Amino acid sequence: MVTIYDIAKRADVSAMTVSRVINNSGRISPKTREKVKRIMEEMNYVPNSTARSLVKQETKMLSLLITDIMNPFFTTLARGAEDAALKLGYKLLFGNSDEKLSKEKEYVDMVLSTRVDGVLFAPASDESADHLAALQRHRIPFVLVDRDVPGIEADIVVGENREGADRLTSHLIRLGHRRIAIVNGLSTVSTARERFAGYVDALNRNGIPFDESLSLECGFNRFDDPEPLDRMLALPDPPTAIFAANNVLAVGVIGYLRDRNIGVPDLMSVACFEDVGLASALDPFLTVAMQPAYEFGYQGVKLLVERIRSKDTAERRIVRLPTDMIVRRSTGRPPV
Amino acid sequence: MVTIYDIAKRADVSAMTVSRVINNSGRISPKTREKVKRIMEEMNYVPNSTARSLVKQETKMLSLLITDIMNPFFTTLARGAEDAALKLGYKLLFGNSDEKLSKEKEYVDMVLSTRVDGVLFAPASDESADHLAALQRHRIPFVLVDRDVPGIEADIVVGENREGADRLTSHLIRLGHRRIAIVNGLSTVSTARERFAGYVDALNRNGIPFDESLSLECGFNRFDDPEPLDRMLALPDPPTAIFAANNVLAVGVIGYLRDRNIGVPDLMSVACFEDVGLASALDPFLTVAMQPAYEFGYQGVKLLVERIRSKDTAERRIVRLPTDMIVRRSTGRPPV
DNA sequence: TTGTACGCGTTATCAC
DNA sequence: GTGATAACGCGTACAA
Repeated sequence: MVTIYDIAKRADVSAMTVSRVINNSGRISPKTREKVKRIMEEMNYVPNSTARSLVKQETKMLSLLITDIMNPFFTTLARGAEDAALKLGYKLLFGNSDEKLSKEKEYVDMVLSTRVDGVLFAPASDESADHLAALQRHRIPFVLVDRDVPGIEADIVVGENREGADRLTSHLIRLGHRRIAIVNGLSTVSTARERFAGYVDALNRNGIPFDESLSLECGFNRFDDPEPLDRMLALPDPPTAIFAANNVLAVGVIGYLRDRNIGVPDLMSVACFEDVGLASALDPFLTVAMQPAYEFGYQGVKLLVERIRSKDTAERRIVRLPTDMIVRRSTGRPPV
Repeated sequence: MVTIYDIAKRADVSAMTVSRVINNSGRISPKTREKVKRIMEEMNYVPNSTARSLVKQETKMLSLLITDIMNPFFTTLARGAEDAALKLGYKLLFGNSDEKLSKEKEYVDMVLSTRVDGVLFAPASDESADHLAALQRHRIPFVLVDRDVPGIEADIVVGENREGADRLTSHLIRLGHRRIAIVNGLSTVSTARERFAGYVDALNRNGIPFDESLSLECGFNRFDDPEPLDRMLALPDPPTAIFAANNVLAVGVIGYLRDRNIGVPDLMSVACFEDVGLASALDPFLTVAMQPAYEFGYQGVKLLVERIRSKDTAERRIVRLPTDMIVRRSTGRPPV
């Protein structure tokens, strides 16, 4: 591998001079600068950022941890994060926890030893607190995205979960629904709790009592257990609408309904949080509370880099991104 | 930061002994091993992989470059790549070229200076050859995925592009279509060329002459110019079916048709390469030639790591992954 | 079983 | 303007 010394020898200068040319630091005569540059070209020299990281105590690498790489919300977020990172001079190390604490822990260990300069972190659940505490112990700056974690003081980019859920539920109520089910993520995840709260807000405001038997929880990354929904639909007074707490659950629910020949929206209205990527362009079907996923990533990295630069001095910052309700064909009046 | 020396001092041994404990190398008395381990725990020691990389001349990092991070095909591929990398003890550095050579070049430069151990590379086009040559000059092993590049000898994971396109087109012909258009990617991309060849194969075998006026090219990552399609549909003998060379183009085309009230499949059949992610679960609509995207990534990383381990000794390997045609509702008999 | 000396490629510091 | 030297944190080779 060609090193800074190889260049120095050929250019008949010291390694230090070469370093100064590379980094545009210090004063150098135009003549030697040109000469060194030419030789670097000739020898295809590329600085070794590993060595540089070692001495500078910074890697210029950021890490992004998401919980579901198959979910368009998170991939779009990743895209925003990458754009911001590149623009600010960082590389992005990429991780996917699948909502599993064990995978998340492995990833945190890796991140620690890689000495990334910061982490954009979408926690699997409240129990991620241990992992975040580990980052804090090691003074690795991080910013939370999408999900909050009780007990962890950190910069964060979040959506209007409560408001969005409220709006979606209110929309269903306006259409005439009174029996509205919620298919939620696990209550150990902040977004699930907030969306639940918004759902209840809307019910309360409209004088509809919350009915425990219309509430159901499962992992945000897969709708895998149809049995609770079976029970719900077998109720004497079954729901006429379902609020799914994210896109993946909505798609799961609609697949479930299709299998049972329950037409949407004729027999059942469905609304959800987050759009479904390409799908919505194919057939704009789902009524959704859309979040600016790209901005989640972009703003998150921006916050993170500012945090890195300001060290611990700056105070905690919370960026709250708006949610847009988009009404489409999956919601309609209840069957008569 | 706590270093190997801090541990050594506290444990009253040399740094070397600590290193041996960390790496399970050499013989160490159980007593000192335990003692060192305990102290590492106490002090929250995490080895600095930057320093380790510098001396071992390997980073245990792989890099994945894809062309469209919003495309479910590539994100699923990324997921497979990440799983394989983790399993084999590597981290994954993540990059997205947006099909742009300029972004690809920046990314290659970054990869070079980061000294990753290898790159899983989905090239933007044939012109990526320069970038790949740069990797070769610097002896960075790489494996191509999805797309081939003429003139570059490298391990590669590809799909059955020609066969898949042939099958899709044949399916349309069997349904009775004779005027079948192709909305293709740019012919500077190998997959576009191969899918075109498969399309023509099917036409020829069935005695249908290839008609230049039914052929159209645009970037694989966005269907952005409706004008050529306008012209095509204004033809005296317009197409009754469209073969879109990937999922993004298919979605674009269907959106276009919807805007003009051209019903699919009643007035126009549409078939395409690659599935559309969540969308297809929502409403299994598109007839597609589905590729095992996850396997693309998984096998790609596996090949890459084998290549890294065998250095230059092993011969070139080509992994060809099967394509499944899935017939759904977007294709039907031509209008009478 | 454990330790010493050195090198990995770069930059910071200080001297000239 | 430019250079010599030390240091970043760790592993290898060799010695004890």
